[in-house]
Amino acid sequence: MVAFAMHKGQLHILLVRRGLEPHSQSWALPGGFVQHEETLAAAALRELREETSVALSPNHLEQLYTFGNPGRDPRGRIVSVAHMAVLPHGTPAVHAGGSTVGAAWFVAHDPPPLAFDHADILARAIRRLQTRLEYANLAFEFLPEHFTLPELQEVYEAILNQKLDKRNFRKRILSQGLLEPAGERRNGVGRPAQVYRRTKRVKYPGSAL
Amino acid sequence: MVAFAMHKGQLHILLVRRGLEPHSQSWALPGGFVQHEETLAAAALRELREETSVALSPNHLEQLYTFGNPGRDPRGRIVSVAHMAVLPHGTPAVHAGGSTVGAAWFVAHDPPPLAFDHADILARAIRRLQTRLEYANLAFEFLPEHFTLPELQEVYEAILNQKLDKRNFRKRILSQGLLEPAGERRNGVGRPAQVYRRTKRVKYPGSAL
DNA sequence: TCAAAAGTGTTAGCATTACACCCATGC
DNA sequence: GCATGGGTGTAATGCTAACACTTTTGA
Repeated sequence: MVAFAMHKGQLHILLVRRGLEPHSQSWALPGGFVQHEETLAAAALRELREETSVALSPNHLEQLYTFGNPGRDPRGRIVSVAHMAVLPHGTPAVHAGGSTVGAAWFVAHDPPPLAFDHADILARAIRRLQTRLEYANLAFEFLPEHFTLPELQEVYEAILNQKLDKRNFRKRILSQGLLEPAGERRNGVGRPAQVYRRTKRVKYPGSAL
Repeated sequence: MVAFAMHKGQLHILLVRRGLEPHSQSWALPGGFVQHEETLAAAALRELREETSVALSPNHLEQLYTFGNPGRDPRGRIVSVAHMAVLPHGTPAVHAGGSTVGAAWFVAHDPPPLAFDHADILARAIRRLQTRLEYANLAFEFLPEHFTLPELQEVYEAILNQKLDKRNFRKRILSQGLLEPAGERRNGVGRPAQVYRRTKRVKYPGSAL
């Protein structure tokens, strides 16, 4: 499971530190084996919760890709059905569970060395997130119910890893007609920002939720 | 495996008739179990060849999606990593092999009732093919080395299941600069068509070939 | 009054769409 | 000479990208 969240303007992912061989003490994506009467998505979510103790429900969950090359795991032929999830805003405290000895948030674009082929999985998840952003409005899933346009733009910039033009961004977002004003907010110094919320929440059809 | 090919201006898929329970005598997508030292894509390709006797190598092969809901197969928990392939032009004769009792081509947009959840798999494959067409130039993979623009347009129309404007289509394709003239062709009555071939074959990065 | 953050319009270039007639051949 | 299929251009519209200054607040 590649679990994404936004924190301080940066895209983060949730990793666990392995306690067992192979790759003991390495960082890895949380995951494990499917049980007999659960869906693949439910298994990914259960393993995420067991190994990292995150209590949050993701705002988005979708299957990413299946990695099954022989030799990707020294224990034998292991086929991993990778999923990706978008967690609500913020990076809450996490702690190890199950067979792991650590759990922590990392900046997605600058991860530590990862066990197995998990770096490939992460790279594919980031690419998918970037393309989904365009036509599935995934950015909203990273924010709380009320947010400002600069906050939304920050999400886009963190995921795409590039700066966007403020005026064009606002024009594009507001022309979609999915937002309605919901007050103002003062963030210390500077002019107060208009607060928005989504008018209707249209679920992306590929979502597993 | 969802194996696509183009024949007489229609998008076709290759199906097998099951000889064993469950769903004996039903039409189904070709497929089977992965062997220990082969990749997932190689397994899909091997099963396609064993069950349908197609000798052709696909021009494109990619992983589609993994179907693993409990209950999708009455024999137990079966997880299927669906793939899709584009075969070269035409629908060569096929015949049953392995445990199947039939193999045949069907029009993709009008399939017979399918075993298991294979109708879902087919629907997803067609959707994927339609979106890939746009940014991966997959249409060329359905045609022989030399082809005419009306033939290429026919591929687009069969996959998208809609008519396209001839002038706009030609403008769009030729402006990509991927084609070079390669003679003319007379097809019986009517003005001869300009024949083209690709200048460079740029593989789509998601391809498993 | 200064620094910080939010907000606001216009223009040029490019891509997309709609649309109707002439051309070359076989019979 | 006529039926068949191949080939061609233009105008309107919408979308994208580039670009700089004003407004509102706290300190």
